[in-house]
Amino acid sequence: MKVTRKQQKEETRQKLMDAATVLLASGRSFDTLSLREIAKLAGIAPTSFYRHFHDMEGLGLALIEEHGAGLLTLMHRVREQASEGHSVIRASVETLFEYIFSNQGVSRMILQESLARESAFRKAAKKLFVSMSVDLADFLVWDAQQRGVPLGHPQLAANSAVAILFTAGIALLDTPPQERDRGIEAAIVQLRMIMRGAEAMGKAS
Amino acid sequence: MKVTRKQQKEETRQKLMDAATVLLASGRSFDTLSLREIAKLAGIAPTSFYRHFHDMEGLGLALIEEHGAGLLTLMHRVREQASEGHSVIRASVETLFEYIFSNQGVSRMILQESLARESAFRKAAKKLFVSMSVDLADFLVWDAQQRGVPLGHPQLAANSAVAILFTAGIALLDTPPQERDRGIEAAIVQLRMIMRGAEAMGKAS
DNA sequence: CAGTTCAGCGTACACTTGTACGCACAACTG
DNA sequence: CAGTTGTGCGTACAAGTGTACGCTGAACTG
Repeated sequence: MKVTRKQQKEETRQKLMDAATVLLASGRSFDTLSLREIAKLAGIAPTSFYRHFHDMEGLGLALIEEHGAGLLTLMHRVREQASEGHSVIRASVETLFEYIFSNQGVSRMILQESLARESAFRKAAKKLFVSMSVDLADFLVWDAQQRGVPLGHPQLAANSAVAILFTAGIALLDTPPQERDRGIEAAIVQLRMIMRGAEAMGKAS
Repeated sequence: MKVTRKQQKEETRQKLMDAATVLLASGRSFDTLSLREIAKLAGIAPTSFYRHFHDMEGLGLALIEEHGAGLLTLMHRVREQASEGHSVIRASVETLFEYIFSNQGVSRMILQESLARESAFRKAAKKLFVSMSVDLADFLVWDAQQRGVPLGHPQLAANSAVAILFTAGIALLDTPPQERDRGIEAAIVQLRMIMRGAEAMGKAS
């Protein structure tokens, strides 16, 4: 059982990302994290950081990419499973919120960073939200056709939905878990409201 | 024309807040700002900072309070003026966006901070958004009664509206001004959609 | 007017920060 | 097997951080 260099490197790279994740989850914002702090928590020397990322920005981008891809496919799968049966909205909300709850740090970071000023960072975060919105809009159109109900401004509806889902989800992070159900139900109602509105605007034109 | 101590103090306090505002407007996030940096930009010695604020957190809270109060009354006034005549939605969006555009730094900071982890900071920012939502919900109920159209879940509708307005507004900050109109129109449609949905939910149940 | 208050300053200190540089030694290559 | 590659380490440094302390001088008070 040889330990290759590639494996070893990938491992410590992961250690660095994990360290960052832990610190983020403890409530810190990304740009209060220091290279040294992360290196220390990961158990490597500060200067070794550079063997894996050119920058702290590099680390951040890696985090966003890692979670972004997962999130997109996760939501995609939920829609597939739920469309044959129960409420897609409920399933989507519950799944996304569960993801946010168990990935507090990174989720908060992505949302916060998407609101920051022009930077490679904000670009990546924003791109993720755009992808989610576009995916959702595609689904909404398809679903509406399926049911023969015309939708007005599906892309804008999707934008609203994504914005609400994330702000609501993050906001719920610091209400105690046993009280979160109320927030989930609220978000569901909010999404239903948007869908109703979109349908109404589809009829009227 | 005597220069009183109170005046003098208030003046340099304002200089500190202005300095922070400038740095925020230049795209920095609040917690990358340092006490020393702000003091330097304000033209005072670092240690003099403590004569005005106990903390950087103190400065941040002062900023939020200052702008929070203004924002609430601003939105209130817009509704009063617009309700006798043109579209309240359009007027609200245009006014709020204008405010955000000319107060980029602080607006971004407030929204970002409202998503942060438990702190005096997040509390203040969140309180502002709650106030705005409650005010808006009150208005929506009143307006709906006026028009004899029942509204479903007015508070949730207001929450959605506020969330969308701010995320959309901040997102527009780094699109060039001449292309912002498209974003404004989009936000208006999004709000109308929510209202239509709320009305639909008012009839149904 | 004499005495007090207090905003602002300069110095000083103990940290923390990013990162340049060169060495060691295990994993690779041919 | 020799030679190369490259991860990780320790040391070092300049720059920046928050803040304790004591002074000055102008605005206040009585």
